[in-house]
Amino acid sequence: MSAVNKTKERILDVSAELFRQQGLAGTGVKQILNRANAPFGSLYHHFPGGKDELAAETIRRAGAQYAELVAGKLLAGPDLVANVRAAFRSAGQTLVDTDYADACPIETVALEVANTNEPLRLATAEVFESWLSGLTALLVANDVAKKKARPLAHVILSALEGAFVFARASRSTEALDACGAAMATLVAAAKS
Amino acid sequence: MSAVNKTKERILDVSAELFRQQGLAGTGVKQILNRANAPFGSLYHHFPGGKDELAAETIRRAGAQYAELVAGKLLAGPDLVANVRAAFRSAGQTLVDTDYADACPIETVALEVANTNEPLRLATAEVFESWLSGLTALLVANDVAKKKARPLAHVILSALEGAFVFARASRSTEALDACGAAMATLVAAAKS
DNA sequence: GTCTATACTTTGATAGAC
DNA sequence: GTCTATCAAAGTATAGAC
Repeated sequence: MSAVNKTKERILDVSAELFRQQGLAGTGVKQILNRANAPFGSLYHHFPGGKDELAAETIRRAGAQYAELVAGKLLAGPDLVANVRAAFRSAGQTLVDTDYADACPIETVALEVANTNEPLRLATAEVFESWLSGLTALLVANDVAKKKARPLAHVILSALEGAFVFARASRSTEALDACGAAMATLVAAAKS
Repeated sequence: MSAVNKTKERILDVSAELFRQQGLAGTGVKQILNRANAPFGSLYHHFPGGKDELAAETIRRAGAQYAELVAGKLLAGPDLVANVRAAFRSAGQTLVDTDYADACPIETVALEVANTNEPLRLATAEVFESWLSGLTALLVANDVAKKKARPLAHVILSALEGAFVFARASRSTEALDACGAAMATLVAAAKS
């Protein structure tokens, strides 16, 4: 039971890593199990639904982990405006450190499945919605008017996701730097 | 020769459509040729380099076409601020009309190849850079200070690409609406 | 229950008939 | 030159040995 769960977690961790870098269609289950040092049959033992079930669980798990990671940066200091800027800078630093591989863990998959796999599309939508409501609440707690908070959360997260695309394609943090500064400005304006 | 080019263009058009909806790894060459009503061998006649060469040409072609499309919206009226808002609204309308399929033609592929296929990564980077320099020039021509123009172009395009991710995943234009309003505000502020 | 071997399908690519 | 038949490899999934 304990060994079982460790194997399952290892499979999920490797899945998240490969999906983020290569996408869903570009990653084979054999490749996942190989790198996780798990025998091939164990996939269907832990995930009777096969690749789709593994993908759904990976999306939800990676989404929750990333929410914690980003929320940690946004709560790091007392000044939310500075924290927003720092979160974008930290995301850029992570990209540089990982050869521009570790951006959003579900972005590639989300685009792949949006019109091809409805259950997985729903999984990505749920993750994004959880991020949105979390950031909206944080903005409200920092004196942003309730009516303005959710649109602003949408803009901040969209800028982050979009900057990831430019950053990974151009191997540069220029987009993340520009967005970090602009989002800090928008948050500051929304607080007054 | 004329028939040859028509076949080639049909293949490229179908490729662009399928890559945008399913990504690169999720689209088979047989599926492309099938839908383009082209015999299988013709792929390797027109694209000796196989799928990769087809993908590179598709990226550059679709990127140029999309630049024209968006530039058309941004130049539609005399007021750039209004045009920016209209461009985001138009993108949302296109998504609704196409069942949330037609967003950015190269975004999914760009994320897929960023760490897996260096020639294709470069192709996406070149397209993005062309969009950036085009929008930067447009901002400068509309009284945005030269130093501020390129970062602002980065923010606008990042917001658009990021909003596409949220829109397609959640099947809602909420992110595009929020980003359109915010970007219009940023452009207005940069002009003063 | 863990794992190996295999079945079946689809992939990208090529050879050669016409 | 156009197109068909086929290849080797990789894809997911399953059956069954232990």
